[in-house]
Amino acid sequence: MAKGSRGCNSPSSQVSAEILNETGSHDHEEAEDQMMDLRRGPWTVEEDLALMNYIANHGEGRWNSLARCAGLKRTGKSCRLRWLNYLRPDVRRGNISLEEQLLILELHSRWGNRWSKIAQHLPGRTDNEIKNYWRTRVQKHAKQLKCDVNSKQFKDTMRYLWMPRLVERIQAAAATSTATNATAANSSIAAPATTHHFNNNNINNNFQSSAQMLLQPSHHHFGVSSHSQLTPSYSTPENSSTAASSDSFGTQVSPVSDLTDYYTPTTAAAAISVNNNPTPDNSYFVQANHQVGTYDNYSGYFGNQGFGLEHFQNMDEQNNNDQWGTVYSGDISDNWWNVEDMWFLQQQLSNI
DNA sequence: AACAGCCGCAACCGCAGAAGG
DNA sequence: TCCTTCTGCGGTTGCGGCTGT
Repeated sequence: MAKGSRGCNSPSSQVSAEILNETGSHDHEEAEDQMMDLRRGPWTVEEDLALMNYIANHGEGRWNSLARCAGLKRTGKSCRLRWLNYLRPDVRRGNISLEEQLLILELHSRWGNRWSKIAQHLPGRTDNEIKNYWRTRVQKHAKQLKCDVNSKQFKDTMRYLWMPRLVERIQAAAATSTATNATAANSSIAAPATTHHFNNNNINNNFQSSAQMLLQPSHHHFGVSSHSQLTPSYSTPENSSTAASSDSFGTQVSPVSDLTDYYTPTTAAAAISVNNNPTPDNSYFVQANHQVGTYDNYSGYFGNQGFGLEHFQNMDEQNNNDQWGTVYSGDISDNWWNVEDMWFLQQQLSNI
């Protein structure tokens, strides 16, 4: 094994600590590792409890000394990672929602593999989780398309095919939830207002209208039909004024395209620029109309849209089949990715 | 039922920058 | 200013579960 020596750490065998032994280099940390029989591999429940208890009493930070004082035979780095990626109370687990997928795609198109930076905009998600998501889902599909994940072609595919469809699905899910809510509201049994985020129909309508705007070809050059079939109005470099004004797909990075320009409490608007050019003509704005709060929590970022935590959980349940998994499965019967898409993609690639 | 291959994710690594003495 | 230590980041690995044969 070129890196590390984690292998053979099955849960049953992990009780016996692996003893680190010689390596080529001998810095202080490694020398210390050799003196102490530091454990590696999966964490046990006992270790987790010890770490949580210690942090609860003493706080986090100073990870090396923390590891020692907590009686953990782990490196400080290992403790930090375990805490940040797994044990922290606000870590969100489970499926990546549609909104999160959309955000990941958008932010990655801006910042590249800046996982930590991207994670800052997905509350509760860790950089590790996002990185894994990207590598296992997105990169896999790039591989299927036989293009590099960082290639312009692939980025364009995301921008012009996947992201519009994500928005469309978000829309559809929101509409479904709204209908469900309306039904519940009309029933004689009143649901507690706090249990649902779609009580505010105006807010929901606001989101829907924003999403509709996104999907209008005249504004955004998508022209995706309600069933995600490509339509003649679908933007191509030939008929897209945006594209014509820049490169073939309009992928230039605007000097003011940094999302932080939008994701601030003061601007109170979450904007996702389709073309990295946040002008009204070629961007879509998910208008948050925040009264208070920031994108730093779901209530602030999506909550006023009707995308609070409960909604995310609902979304997860509604989409247990994992939209991306479907996409990557290559099942062309799925309306995310069909023959017409492939045709469109081929047309685009041939035009580059 | 058994096996092989694939996939997702937790955990590791090296490196770089920050902080502190 | 230099050195050491700590922290955080992005890349990589391999275990365990799942799926197909």
